[in-house]
Amino acid sequence: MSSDRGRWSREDFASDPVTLAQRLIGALLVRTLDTGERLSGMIVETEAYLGVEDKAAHSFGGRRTARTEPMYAQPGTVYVYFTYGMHHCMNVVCGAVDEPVAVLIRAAEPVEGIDRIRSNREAGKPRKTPLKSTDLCSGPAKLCQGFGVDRRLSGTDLIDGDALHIEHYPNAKPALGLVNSERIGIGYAEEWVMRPLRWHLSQNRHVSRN
DNA sequence: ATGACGATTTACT
DNA sequence: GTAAATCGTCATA
Repeated sequence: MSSDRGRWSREDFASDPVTLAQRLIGALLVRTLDTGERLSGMIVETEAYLGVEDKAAHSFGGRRTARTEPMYAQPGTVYVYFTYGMHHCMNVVCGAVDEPVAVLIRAAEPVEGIDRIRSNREAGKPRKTPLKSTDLCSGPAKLCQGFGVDRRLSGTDLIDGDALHIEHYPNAKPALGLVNSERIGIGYAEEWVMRPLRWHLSQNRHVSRN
């Protein structure tokens, strides 16, 4: 179809989180605001969360609560959580129904609606110097703030939903390659701390760190 | 009802 | 590099 601009379908999300985390790099994350305004960014950094066995995952041990419920839904579901009393982070649920695995979207390079993304990021914080363009979405909570994503979007669907979806992004720069490393901010996860489940686009300045 | 703790970011020394 | 911000979530009781 021509009208869906290469929008990802259900089966595109049905893979395991390790595969999806790598596949999402270079894809376009699209946020459609209630006003119809379109914001987008090329995903440059992701992390895989492997579910009940993964001590870093919110679904570790099969934990199933109102918060984590979207992780048990069908692939292509959005899971947004609130943390540190002030930040939101966004995940793409994958795998099969009742298998609570997901990919955390950690950073993106803004493509469309950059002015809006910037104003979302600078809202309520009068600053002396404008935010650097590479700081707009260079972290999971920065990305959510810039794209206007919060818990209200948790449980929504990337295939049928209006607010968020993923598109193939033909304009993605020639891939310089993926760097695979340890996940960030999960020091409590014991033997899972060292597992290389983070991927980011090599030589890209919009990643949260190198 | 209560206490401990974040899949982070930012400002400051 | 260090530390504060800030409150929903979850386990314990």
